[in-house]
Amino acid sequence: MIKCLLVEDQTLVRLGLANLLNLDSAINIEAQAEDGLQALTLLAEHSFDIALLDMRMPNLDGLGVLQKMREKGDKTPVLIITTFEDCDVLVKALNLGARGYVLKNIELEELISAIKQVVAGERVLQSAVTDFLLKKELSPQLCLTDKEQTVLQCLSLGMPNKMIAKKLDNSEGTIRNHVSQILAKLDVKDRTQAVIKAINQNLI
Amino acid sequence: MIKCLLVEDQTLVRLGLANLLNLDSAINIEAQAEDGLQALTLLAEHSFDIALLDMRMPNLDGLGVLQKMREKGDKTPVLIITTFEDCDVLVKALNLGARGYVLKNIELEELISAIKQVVAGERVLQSAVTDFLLKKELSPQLCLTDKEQTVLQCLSLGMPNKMIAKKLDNSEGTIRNHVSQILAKLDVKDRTQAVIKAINQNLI
DNA sequence: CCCGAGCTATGACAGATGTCACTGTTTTTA
DNA sequence: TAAAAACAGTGACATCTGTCATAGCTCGGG
Repeated sequence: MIKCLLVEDQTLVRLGLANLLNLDSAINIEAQAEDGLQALTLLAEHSFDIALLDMRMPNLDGLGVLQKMREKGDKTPVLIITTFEDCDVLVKALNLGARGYVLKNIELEELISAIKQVVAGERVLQSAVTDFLLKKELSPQLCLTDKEQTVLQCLSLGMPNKMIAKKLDNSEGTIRNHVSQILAKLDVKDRTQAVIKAINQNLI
Repeated sequence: MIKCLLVEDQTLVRLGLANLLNLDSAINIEAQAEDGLQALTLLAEHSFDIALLDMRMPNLDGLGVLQKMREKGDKTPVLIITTFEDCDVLVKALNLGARGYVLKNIELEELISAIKQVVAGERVLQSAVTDFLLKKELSPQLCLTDKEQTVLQCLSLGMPNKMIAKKLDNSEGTIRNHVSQILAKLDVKDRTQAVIKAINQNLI
């Protein structure tokens, strides 16, 4: 019997998923959390064979939970279950030791088999995900640097160059250069398009 | 026994929700659709006491389904179940005759009671939703005109003024005026912020 | 019939934005 | 260690953006 922790903020989805998974005789959802903090508490108090983690949550998101788990030396295998085809988040999650990453539109049987594979020590990545990794591998120069990430985040909050410069304690010219670089890497023509792309691809 | 049609694109969520709702002795999910087109087909072939509609879907979204239903004179009561606190979409859905609008983070018991209320002919709006309606009512001058809507859509595609002007067959100056007007109504300082707001509040 | 609202347009203006070229410093890495 | 990135900065430049004042047109409601 596989002991699972299910972490998902939307009550309906969480309860529904728990029900579905419990129908499988090999799987048992032993605990549920509706945000990252609850998840950490449960992980500290009990031991699970696997943790099913949603990415977007209030208080502490999936990445945050992974981070804290690693800091504490918690080795519970983690399977990320998320809505969006992501990019950076995927890479970050894998770097933080996530053992699998699947999208919510996965079929039930696939999810169950993914859970069993992760518990068996395998890595599970959907093809949509590996495709992305390949693309990324083939064009590493398109990756944003840390600073560019930061600036992009500011852009996504609608900040003008001047304000970004003040916030990051740089000259406006420097910010302009960073923005220019971001536009080139994202292959767009202006900040608005950059923000749209960032939001769509969840680069932020 | 309440005959339900459940429309939701994410397999996991759909199956999970169907399971949960079927646990209630008064509710029976008789059919499921994973996009708007399937939903329309099922609605045409069978009769249901209520349709539970997700908003964001491939092919044809919730609003599209509502629209088509109204065109066909289909009077099946509709309860919208969506992830995001919305704005325009909410108003549009209600205008298209949706009988209820609830967020996905609702508790299961509340959802079940909402379903029963809608079937009983009542209207169901969560307080978050009614709050918004009130706010909207108090500031009607903030509504975008049709043209402004169109321009905002173009903005959300990342188009510069010149391109919008060409596409809508206007002078660039006219577009600038419209944009200016949009910024004032949305209470933001530039097009980027406008797009961010539009995406977040789903004004597009 | 007239008023207001929506749409169109123009010109002028200030400021924001993005590009380029060039110069450094620091940190990473091969 | 030496080369390569990342980071910070400047100045100049063309263009885009947003604001304002002003004005003409059309259409529907009072």
